[in-house]
Amino acid sequence: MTPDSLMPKNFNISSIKASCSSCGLRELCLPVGLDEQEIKALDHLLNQRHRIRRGEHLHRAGLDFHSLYAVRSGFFKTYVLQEDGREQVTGFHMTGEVLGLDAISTDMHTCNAVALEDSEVCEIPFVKLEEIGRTIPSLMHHLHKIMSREIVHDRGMLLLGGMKAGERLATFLLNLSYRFAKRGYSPLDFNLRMTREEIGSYLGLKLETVSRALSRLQEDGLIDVNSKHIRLTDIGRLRRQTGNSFCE
Amino acid sequence: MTPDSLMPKNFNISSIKASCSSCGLRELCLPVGLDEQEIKALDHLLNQRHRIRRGEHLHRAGLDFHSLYAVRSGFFKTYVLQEDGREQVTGFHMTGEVLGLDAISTDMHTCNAVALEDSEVCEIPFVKLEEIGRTIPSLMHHLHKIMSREIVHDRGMLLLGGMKAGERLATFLLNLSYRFAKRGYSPLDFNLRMTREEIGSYLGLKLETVSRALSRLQEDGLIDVNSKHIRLTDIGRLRRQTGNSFCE
DNA sequence: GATCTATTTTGATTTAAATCAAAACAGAGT
DNA sequence: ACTCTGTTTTGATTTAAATCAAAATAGATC
Repeated sequence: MTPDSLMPKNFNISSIKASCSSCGLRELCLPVGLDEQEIKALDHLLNQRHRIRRGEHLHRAGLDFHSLYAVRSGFFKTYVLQEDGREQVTGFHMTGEVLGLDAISTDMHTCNAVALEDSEVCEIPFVKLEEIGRTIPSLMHHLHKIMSREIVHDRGMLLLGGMKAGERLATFLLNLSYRFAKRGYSPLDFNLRMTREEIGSYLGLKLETVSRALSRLQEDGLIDVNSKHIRLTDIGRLRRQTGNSFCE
Repeated sequence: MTPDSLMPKNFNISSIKASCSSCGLRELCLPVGLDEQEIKALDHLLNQRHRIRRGEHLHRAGLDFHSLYAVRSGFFKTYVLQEDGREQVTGFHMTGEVLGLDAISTDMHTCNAVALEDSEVCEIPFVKLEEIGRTIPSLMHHLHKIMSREIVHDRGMLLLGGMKAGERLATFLLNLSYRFAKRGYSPLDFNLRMTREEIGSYLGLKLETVSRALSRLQEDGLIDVNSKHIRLTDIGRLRRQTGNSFCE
């Protein structure tokens, strides 16, 4: 794994196209040259859409696995409940990303997914996906890339282990920034959908530490914090702040 | 994700078969009912074996990706080098496990893999695997399970974020124990192939902290440490020690 | 707009782990 | 068996983050 597992070291903001703008199909099929019939098969595969209101769950740990979900719009959090009742956040997921990949291994969802804002997803029955993938190799290959990317990202989280709170936060913000940019949103100016506590859980910090680290980054002039609204005012120094940058 | 992402909460040692005993083919194909011809195609796919001596690299970050590697015997460490030259360990891999899944996303290896003891791997050209997978759906599905399992495992590492040093070590040892058991080795008595520093890197701790945590677990009668040799003398309390158990 | 609740910030203190340092030990090679 | 080197253990000290506590702020609801 290169150190850019969480973010390419020097992604060029302006060069990032809003490639997989809003649709699960796009995310799954963009790089593919398809004929009429294949497009039809895919349309059939991807025609189940669902609205998930803020606070509602998309799936819960322990439930049978049938479908992947491509986020068409909105924002999700995945988490597990530990024995002691504490909630451990395992990821944040935005437009164009795919949820449910972890469930393939056991045919059971291993985490809970809840919408942090009103969202729309595209349900992709996995059995059908594998079927169609047999006749459209590039689709199958693309699924493999998506799964692999997930592995790279999750593994990149290990790098946080060696970082201090401020570095973790910087890394987290840069990763969000990168992902917003990929989707055509501003990479320098965005709203956090999650609480400090959720960020802390994800990064292995307490919420007070998250708050302090953000305040510190602001003091140092790297970012501008207004509760949930974040502006990256010096992205260069923010990168250097991470020590070892890395993103998606 | 359930809390057992790193280890099933109550795996029954005696009931674990040495299922995928030693071969990449087994790991990739066990649950599959195959006919003559399919077996042949697979044999062809899996006939490239390599010996990797202790200290030698299987692949390095940045190199072009062509093949997955199934570990037939031995023990590997994967790691990335950070800008400051520090080494971040990203995983340990033993017989029956598959290396290189992270490289699919970019067609480039994202980490280095080095043998921690003399090892043997089975090279699996990925293009061929996808080809053959098209005609053997269960093989393709099994690949998906393997990748998904990797995601679950990597994500389970996030749970370490909320743990103290002793809990992390206990979790780590139980995960190793579980994986040894699956392969038919003793789950209560094994040798660590890696140094304290490598364990620390993986768990987000310094080597001194690892050493102290092990000593502490020994004092408390949960394990028996003799440099690299570990005996789990009270696996029940070791599990409770993790607070929230979880494994593979 | 006023009230209530959840979230966030900040401060004081404690605690766990990192750091610094040195001794003990193990394994490889001679 | 002896030496050399890398690894591990243990101790003393410092530092970063957790914890405890309270005030400030933001959002939601009436």
